[in-house]
Amino acid sequence: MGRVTSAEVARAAGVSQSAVSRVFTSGAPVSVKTAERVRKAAGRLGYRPNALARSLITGESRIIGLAMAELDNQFYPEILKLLSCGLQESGYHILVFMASGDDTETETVISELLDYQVDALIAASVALTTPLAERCRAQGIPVLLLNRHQGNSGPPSVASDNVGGARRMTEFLLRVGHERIAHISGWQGSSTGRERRQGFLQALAAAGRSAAACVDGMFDQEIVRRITRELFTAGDIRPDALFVGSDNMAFAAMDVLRFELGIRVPEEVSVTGFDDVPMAAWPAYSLTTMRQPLDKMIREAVRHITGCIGNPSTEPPQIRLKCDLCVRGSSRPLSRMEEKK
Amino acid sequence: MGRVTSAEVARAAGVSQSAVSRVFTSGAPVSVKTAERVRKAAGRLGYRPNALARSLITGESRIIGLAMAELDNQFYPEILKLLSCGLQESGYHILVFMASGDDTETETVISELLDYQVDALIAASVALTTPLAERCRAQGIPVLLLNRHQGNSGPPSVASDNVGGARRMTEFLLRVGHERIAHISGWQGSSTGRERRQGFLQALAAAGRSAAACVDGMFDQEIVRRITRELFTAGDIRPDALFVGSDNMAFAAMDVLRFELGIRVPEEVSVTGFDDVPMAAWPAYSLTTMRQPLDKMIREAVRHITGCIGNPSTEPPQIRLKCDLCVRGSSRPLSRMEEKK
DNA sequence: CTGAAAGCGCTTACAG
DNA sequence: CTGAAAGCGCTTACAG
Repeated sequence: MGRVTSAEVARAAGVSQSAVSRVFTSGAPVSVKTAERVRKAAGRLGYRPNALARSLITGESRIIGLAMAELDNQFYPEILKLLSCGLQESGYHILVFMASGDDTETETVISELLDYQVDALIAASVALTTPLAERCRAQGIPVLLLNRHQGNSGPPSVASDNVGGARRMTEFLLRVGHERIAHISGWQGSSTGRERRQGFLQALAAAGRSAAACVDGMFDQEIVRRITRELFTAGDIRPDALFVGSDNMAFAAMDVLRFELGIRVPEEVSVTGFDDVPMAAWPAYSLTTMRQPLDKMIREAVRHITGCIGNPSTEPPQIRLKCDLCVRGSSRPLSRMEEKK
Repeated sequence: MGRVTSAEVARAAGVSQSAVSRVFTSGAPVSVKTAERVRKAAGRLGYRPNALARSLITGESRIIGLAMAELDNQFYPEILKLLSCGLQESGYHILVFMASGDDTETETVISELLDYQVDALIAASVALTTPLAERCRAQGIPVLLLNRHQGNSGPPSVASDNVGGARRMTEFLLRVGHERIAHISGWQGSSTGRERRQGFLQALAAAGRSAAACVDGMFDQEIVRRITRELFTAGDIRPDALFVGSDNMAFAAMDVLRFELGIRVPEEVSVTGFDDVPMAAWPAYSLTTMRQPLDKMIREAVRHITGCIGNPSTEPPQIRLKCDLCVRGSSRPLSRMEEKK
C-alpha cells in the first residue's frame, strides 16, 4: 500500500520529478519520448497525481460544495442528478451537505465545506446566512442559490418565475370555472413559498375574487394533511379547487381528499401543484401542475458557476425562468364552450 | 480576498506559525494565553485552517467517496440522506458521484474520486469493477458495497437478506391463497435482482409450485409497464399475484394494472414490492412490501467505515440484515380461516 | 524540452 | 509550552 508519488515514478522512468508532473499537466511542454516513458512507468506503478496536493498549489480544487434541503421532495434528487452530471462534464466534483433544518448546524457544516477550498458553493433550497455569504465573499468563493433567492441585492440565483407561474395556474383554475379556490402554500420563510402565494393572490385580485383559504403548508406533508382535513370538513362551503404550493405537498392533499374524505378529484375538487416532479405524471396522481424548467435551471447554474470560477468579473445573475402549465387529470377539464374562446 | 493563512494569523498574534497550528489541532499542547491570543487574531482575520493542506500532511482527508446509481428510485435519496447525516456526525464529508450506467465512464469518474485521497469509498447499488477494487486495495482505501454484494470473496458489503425476504414474501402470497404467482425481477446483473428472484423460486419449489411467470424488469419502469401489459393481456390464464422485485417497479406495474387495464388491486390481483420506500405507505399505492432495514444498514455501514479507516485490521464484514414484511392494501387479505392458523 | 528549486498551507517531531 | 525546521506531493517560473 502507500500511494505512489511522482518522485517514485520519476526514479522508475529515469527522469526528473518535474517531468512526471508535466506529463500529467495538460498543455505542459514534454517530448513524446519522455511522455511515453513516464506513462509506462506510471501505469506499471499505478500512479495518479494527488488531487489534494495539486489543488494546494493551483489554488483550485475542482470541488463544488452543494448544500441542499432534505431529499423527501422528489425535486431534489433530480437537481442532484442533473447538477452532478453537468458539473462532471466540466471536471468538477460535488461535496454534498444535507441541511437538516437546524440553522446552527447547517452553518457549521457549510463552514466545514468551505474549509475544503471548494471552488464554488451552490445552495439548493437552503438559505445562506449572512456570515456565510460574507465569508464566501471574503474568500472569493462564488456562490449560487438554486430554486431560491434572497432578493436582487442577495447572492446570484437561478430560480423560476414563481409569481408568474402561480398567477397563470390560478388564472387557469378561474378559466375552467372555479369559484372557491384555496391555496396551501409552501413555507413562507422561503422565496418560492412566498412568491407562489403572491402570484395566487395577485391573480385572484385581478379577477376581483378572493381566496377561499390560504394557509402555510410549510412544505410538510403531515401539515398539509391536517390542513386539507380542516379545509374540507369545516362545515361551511368547501373549496372547489385547491392549488398547492408544491407537487410533493399536493400528493398528500390528494391522498387525504380521495382516500380519507372520499372526495373525488377532479369531479368535486380540482387539485394542482407546482414543480412537475416525475411522479406528477404517474397515473395514480396525474397531477396538473406548473413545470419548473429544471433542465434549463441546471444548465444556467452550471454555466454561471463554471463561468465565474476563474472570472470573478462575471456579472452576478438573478435568473428567473418561465414555467410551463401541464394540464393533467387532477383538474376540471375546459368545457366545450370555454375551449372555443 | 485571498484566503488567510496561519502565517498571517501568527504575525497578527505575535506567535509562531506552529503555535497557530496547534491551537487548531485538538490535543496539541498550547497555553491558555497563547490559545486566546491566536483565537482572537484568527477571528478578526476570518482564519480557518485549509483542510486540503491539512489532509496532505495528516494523510487523511475526512472525505468519503460515494458512488451511487441514478436517483429515480426513492431508495437512493434515503440512503444519501441517512449516510450523509451519519458520516457528518463523525466529521466526514461526502464526495458524490452519480453513476449513469455507462461502465467506462463510471470507472473514470470513480477513479477521479480516488484522486482526492478519499478515506474510503462506498458504492451504493453500483458494481465495483476489478481494476477499481484493485486500486483501492493498493492505495489502502477501504471500500464498502451498500445494498449490493459481489460474493463472499468480494469487497465488504452491507445488504439485506434478499433471498430470505423474497422467500417470505412468496410464502405470504401462497398463504393468502394465491395460485398463479408471477415475478417481475430486478436486474439479473445485480445481486439484489438475482437473490430476490432466487428466493421467489425457492419458496415456490418448496411448496411444489411453479411460477406463473418470471421476467427481468431491469429496475426500469418502462420495461415493467411493457411486461405487465404482456402478462395480463396474453389471453391465457392471468396471474393472480404479482411479486415485483422493487417498490419502484411495483408502482409502475400497479399503474398499468389499475389505470390502463382496469384490473382491480388487490381484488383481481395482489401486487407486492420490495424495499419499503416512503411512497409505498402512501394511500395511492398502499403497497405490501418487504422492508429493508435501512436505518440499520446505514448504521452498520457507518460503523464499519469509520471503524476501519485508521484500522485496516478490522474484519471485512459481509453483513446481511433481516427484512420485515409490511402488509398493506395491495395484497389480498388473509381469510378468517387462515388467520386462525 | 528539461531539471533544480521554490513554495502552496499545513502538521509534527525535535530541541529548548 | 514554544519556535525553527522538515516535509506532505505537487506545479511552475527559472535557467539552461
